[in-house]
Amino acid sequence: MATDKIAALRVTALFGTLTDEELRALAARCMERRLSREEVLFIAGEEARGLYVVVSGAVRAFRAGADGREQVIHTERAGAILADVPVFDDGTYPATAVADEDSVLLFIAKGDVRAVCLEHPTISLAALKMLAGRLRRHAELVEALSLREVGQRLARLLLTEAEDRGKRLEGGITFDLVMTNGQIAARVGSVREVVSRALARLYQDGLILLENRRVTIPDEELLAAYSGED
Amino acid sequence: MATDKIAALRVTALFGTLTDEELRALAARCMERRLSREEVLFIAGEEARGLYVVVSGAVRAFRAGADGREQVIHTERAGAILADVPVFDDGTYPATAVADEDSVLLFIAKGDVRAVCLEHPTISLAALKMLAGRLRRHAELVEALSLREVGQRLARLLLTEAEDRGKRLEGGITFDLVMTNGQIAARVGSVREVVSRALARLYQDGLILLENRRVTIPDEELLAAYSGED
DNA sequence: AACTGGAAATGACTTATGTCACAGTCTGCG
DNA sequence: CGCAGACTGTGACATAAGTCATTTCCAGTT
Repeated sequence: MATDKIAALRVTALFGTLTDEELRALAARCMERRLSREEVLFIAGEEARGLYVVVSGAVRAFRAGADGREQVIHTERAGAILADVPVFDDGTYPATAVADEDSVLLFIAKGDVRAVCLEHPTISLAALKMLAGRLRRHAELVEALSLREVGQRLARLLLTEAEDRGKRLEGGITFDLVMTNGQIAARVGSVREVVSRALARLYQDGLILLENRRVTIPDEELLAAYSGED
Repeated sequence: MATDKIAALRVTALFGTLTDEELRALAARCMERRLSREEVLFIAGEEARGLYVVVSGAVRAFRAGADGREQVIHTERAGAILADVPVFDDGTYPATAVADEDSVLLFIAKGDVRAVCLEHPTISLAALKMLAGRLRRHAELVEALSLREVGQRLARLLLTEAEDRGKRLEGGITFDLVMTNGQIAARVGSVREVVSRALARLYQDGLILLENRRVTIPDEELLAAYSGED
């Protein structure tokens, strides 16, 4: 099981460059945490004592509004880090984290992370790269929420889903929509019904094919153009 | 003038902890750049070769939509850093940067920044803290854009303006609204007219006093509550 | 095959936000 | 002093987005 932890840390972009001894040392200081679907890991505003490495599963970080509506800020899966922000700026968790699926995580205390960063400039750079990447994605999100309409945001989401999950066949790229309309809405910044309609609209306009929850994008270019390119 | 550069770097949260010699060495490798109001520093999508330190003035980073509407992502003033993201993740500029006022900046090449980070773990941590802080603010922005209405976002903006610029007197906190409604709209994610109305609404509801462009917040608590607290 | 719970779809409506056009205001400058 | 230019304020209107209520669909279970 200690080996599990080491393996989990090794696949991380953040700690991947550590030597075996160093990984072992770090692994020894990690705590494992298992979450079942929809279990809460932490809540926005709570005092943070460290960060989490996602070993398996998926966790979403979101903010909730007064009416209970959620806006997902990012979702992390195996190999990614969660709650890096409060570790480096000493604040509270900036978002609430909940498991999207049954998940396994490793907790690493703030102090341990900092120590590793101080001893390994390379790790610091990796951390900087990680945060910079997130910042870049956040900028996209801000732009989308402010400047694009729901249909366009949805189109972009479908395109990224096609990227990871999609299979390329003669008729275009196809994939199963694993998320419910409600989940899509939480990412795209809207509500269930509007997503349902936007999806229907894309279908009517021939930008996507849709049967059951299987989506096919006949012309990627076209959908991208509709989404506002980038 | 070399001393100017050194002084400018010293007040920075990022490089503030360097020794005088190190500052001198870094200053020697900086290029000064002067911008007049509304002059463009760089455009989103351009290849980035380094970052900028704001010596004086103010620069806004924003994204523009198809219709030309702008969404300001952040604004940086003296002592702050601009374009840190592409330096650490090797991409293009994530936003367009334009001077809000006549400004003076220092350019530092990507390689030089990285070198300093590698040699000074402390600087890396400072950089991490900086990015983490920005990330935190972005999360707020995302939440606001997605879950709050314009009036609330405006209220929050007024509260933060009151923080920096405001004077506390018997009748509450007062400050001059230096931004035009258009500028406010670009930050708040809306348009001129809607801001004008939202402002009028806050006035009518007695949440703020307004004469010319002087704003008074009689009851901070009340306005904060209206804005959705936090 | 009927039943059930969780989605999805959809019509009817309300509302916030954005668009357009135009009039009023302020300020600096010739 | 008065005009030009840049803002602000506003009415009238268009429309995207959100809310509510109801129906339909579907997968899994008994």
